[in-house]
Amino acid sequence: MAVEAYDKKKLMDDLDEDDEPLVFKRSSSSSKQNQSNSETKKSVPQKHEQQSGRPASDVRPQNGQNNFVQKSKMVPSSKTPLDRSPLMSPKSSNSSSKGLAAKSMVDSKPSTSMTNESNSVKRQIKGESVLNETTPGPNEDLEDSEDDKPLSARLLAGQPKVNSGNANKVANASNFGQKSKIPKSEDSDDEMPLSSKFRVKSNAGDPTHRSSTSGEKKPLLAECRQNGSASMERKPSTVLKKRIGDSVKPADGSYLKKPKLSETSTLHKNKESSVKSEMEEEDDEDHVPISQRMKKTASSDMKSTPVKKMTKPTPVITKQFNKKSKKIMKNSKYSGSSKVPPSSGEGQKWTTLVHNGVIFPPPYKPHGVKMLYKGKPVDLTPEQEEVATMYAVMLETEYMNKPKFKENFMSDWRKILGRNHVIQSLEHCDFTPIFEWHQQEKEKKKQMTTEEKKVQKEEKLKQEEKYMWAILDGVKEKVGNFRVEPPGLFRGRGEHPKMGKLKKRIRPSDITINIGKDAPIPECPISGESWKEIRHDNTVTWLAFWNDPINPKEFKYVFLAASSTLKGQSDKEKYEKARLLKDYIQGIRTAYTRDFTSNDPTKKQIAVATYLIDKLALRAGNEKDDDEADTVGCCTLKVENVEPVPPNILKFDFLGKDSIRYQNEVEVEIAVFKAIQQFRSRKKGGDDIFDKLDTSKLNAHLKELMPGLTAKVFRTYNASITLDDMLSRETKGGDIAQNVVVYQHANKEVAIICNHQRTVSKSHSAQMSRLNEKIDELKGVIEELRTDLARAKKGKPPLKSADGKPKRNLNPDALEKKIAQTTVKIEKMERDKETKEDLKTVALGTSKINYLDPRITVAWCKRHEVPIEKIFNKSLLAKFAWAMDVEPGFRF
DNA sequence: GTGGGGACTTGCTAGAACGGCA
DNA sequence: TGCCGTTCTAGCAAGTCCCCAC
Repeated sequence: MAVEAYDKKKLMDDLDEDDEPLVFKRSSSSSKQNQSNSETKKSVPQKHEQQSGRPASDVRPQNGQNNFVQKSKMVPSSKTPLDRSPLMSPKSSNSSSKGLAAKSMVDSKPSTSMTNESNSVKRQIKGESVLNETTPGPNEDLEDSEDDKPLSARLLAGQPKVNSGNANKVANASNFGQKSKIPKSEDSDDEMPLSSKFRVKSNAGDPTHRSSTSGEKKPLLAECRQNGSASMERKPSTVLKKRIGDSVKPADGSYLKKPKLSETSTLHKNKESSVKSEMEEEDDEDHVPISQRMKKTASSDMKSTPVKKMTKPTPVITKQFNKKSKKIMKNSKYSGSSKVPPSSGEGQKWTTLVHNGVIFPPPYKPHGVKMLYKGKPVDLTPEQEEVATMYAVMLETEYMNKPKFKENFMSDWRKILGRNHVIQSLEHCDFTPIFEWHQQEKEKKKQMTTEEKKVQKEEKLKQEEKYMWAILDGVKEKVGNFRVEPPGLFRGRGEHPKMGKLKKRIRPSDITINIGKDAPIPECPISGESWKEIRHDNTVTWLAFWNDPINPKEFKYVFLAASSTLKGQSDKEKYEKARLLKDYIQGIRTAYTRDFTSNDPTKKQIAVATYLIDKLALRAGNEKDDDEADTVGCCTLKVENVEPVPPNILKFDFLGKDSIRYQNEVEVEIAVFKAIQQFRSRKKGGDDIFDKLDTSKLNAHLKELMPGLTAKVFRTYNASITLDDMLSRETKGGDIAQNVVVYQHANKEVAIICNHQRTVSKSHSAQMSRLNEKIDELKGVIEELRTDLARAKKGKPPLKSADGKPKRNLNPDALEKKIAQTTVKIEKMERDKETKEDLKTVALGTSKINYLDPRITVAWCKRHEVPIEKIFNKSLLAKFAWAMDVEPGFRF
């Protein structure tokens, strides 16, 4: 590929100047500056609480009881709808309650009562209501029972409990507090877009509002700029002109689709002008993110070549990156491209796009192993054998217990076998010979020498290399899934009606390629065949697509990798939108609280649904077809999914995305409780609770409250702000290991909020037993050492070891040292054990990848000198390259 | 206004890759 | 060095939401 000329490697090698460890260090003047910057912000911690809606006092102490409480006490409280989500009062987990590291965190915290008290006072001063909180005491005996609990219940358990009688009062009081910001009469508001009403002038009107920097009332963009993370939005027009492709408009000037506007970009446009002059004045390189500098340097090269070449940038924060991070940055698009948004205009995502298409799985190689039918070997054609093998390899999976899977498989296989084939019933089929053959193949592969494996890997890489990369607007970008899906049996989740169906082999004639107009059309890798269609649509980001063989009306796309500029840009926009919600959230909460009692049934349903989405982080819940798994989200909740238990508890039980069960009991406001009762009345179990509502109506309403707001933004917002709050509150200046525990704890709370579950690994109990054995063994060692120590102090030799062998005669100092070392070892193992147990059903990765603004993590790492690779793995570092130059003072 | 096509993002997991330990 | 446990990541299923035609 021509792009190989692109000198990314050299650039990054140049950056690899120091081998310093891994830490974002605060040092010298710049760090001092950063520190003071963040301190400025920290000096008004309550501002952030107020702003984010999550007062510190709402967070349970770390002596973690949430897992011990049977019922969730989510308290939407009176106060909550207005400025905080009850979910955001994450209580600690059993790990934190028991883990040694976590304990250290706990120990260093101020007493709960003190914290609550002081914050309560603050809130009262601010005219806010105060929650009645009860803190359940620890009950370790109940711990095990938690394992079977849904995540949400775990988190919510032990949430601040509001006296339901007070709830309404407080709600009203809170509403009162908000009245000045929220229009009193609906009629009077009508001419005014809701969004403009709800944009909480928190920055302006609330003196306690946390500003993200010392500049208290700065618009969002200004904040972004200041924290160094708005490079993408900066001077867009100027920067975009620098991109080679931008001057090249499609020859016909027409696009295939009506261009899509980037909402976030639009949102920022107005603000941008207000800070523009400020931005223009800023010329100091010190404030320019490193990638921006790279871009600057690169721009001249770009003029002469379609592939961007980089020269050595001025290292800034990068100095603190360790080699590992640098290596990743090397591979990231940002190291080699500008941070300019890839779309230069309305809906246009790129100007030039070059790639090599997709790679197909190799053709099927028949193995000739015969399966049995009624105990006798059967002859199968290669095509029939291929499908039989797909089934055979799944013999030891759970799918074998699913009649639907078998039925669908047999139905599709029969079409290939033909009507008169000897095989007529799956019941009499014995696939064991093929299964065993497959196991042997796996074993053979395992037994290959390292050298053989290496050769194989290299060969594969050689074959795939050209498909791995695309050149988008002159920048070499990694392609995500350039391999066409191999044929197989559809593994639908939950009780998917199509599980077991045959996913047929995809051929070039199924595939539509999207590529730049002037780029060479990728050669079809299968001779004699050709692509279905070639398009030149620069308003979309896919490189290729084909129809899903299981659901032909749906598509499978080939996109750029998560680390690409395009994905990074859209990721950043997503988080910026969520940050924007911060400014509107109070108004939105006030509005939906008011509408709980609306006479307009649609309005009332929208209010309650929004409340649930905000408070419980529920998904929107689109309508589903009959040929999809029967799962629900907020708008599609059925009567049978929500049981009201007086006086004000709602019991949720439904299958959400991926058929993950959501079970939760929450206390809600009386008005919500009554509304749900009303929505359920005169309906059957399978009827929709929100019968006047669907996701499009809900999102249309949300857009009136804030530009670009949709249901899913609440999840991002609540996840990120929880992380930000917890990190800022719970980091007590411990060592790296302790800080990592703090992060994990915050990450876990977010995962629980979002109900990110995972199945317990098969080896979990074995692992736990092994750990217990090792701990017991070490405890025995300590006992022996203590005996030896006592004897040594009396000048006696040590006793013989358990197996009768004589031991070395050590002096008391050496024995004491050994005891201390063993104790540390035991502590570490205890900690590992507790973390493992605690996280066995919680998936931390999903929220990290999709919901937590990486800038929060990066900034926190910089503030506390935690190596970023302790938190982000290689691929996350690449995916979040755009966030790496954030200022340490950044707050969500 | 509604439905459905289309384009993405989000999510879990199997298996590959890695790394610690004997 | 090889085993075994752990972590990472590719793969692909399953969501959300936009937009356009009717």
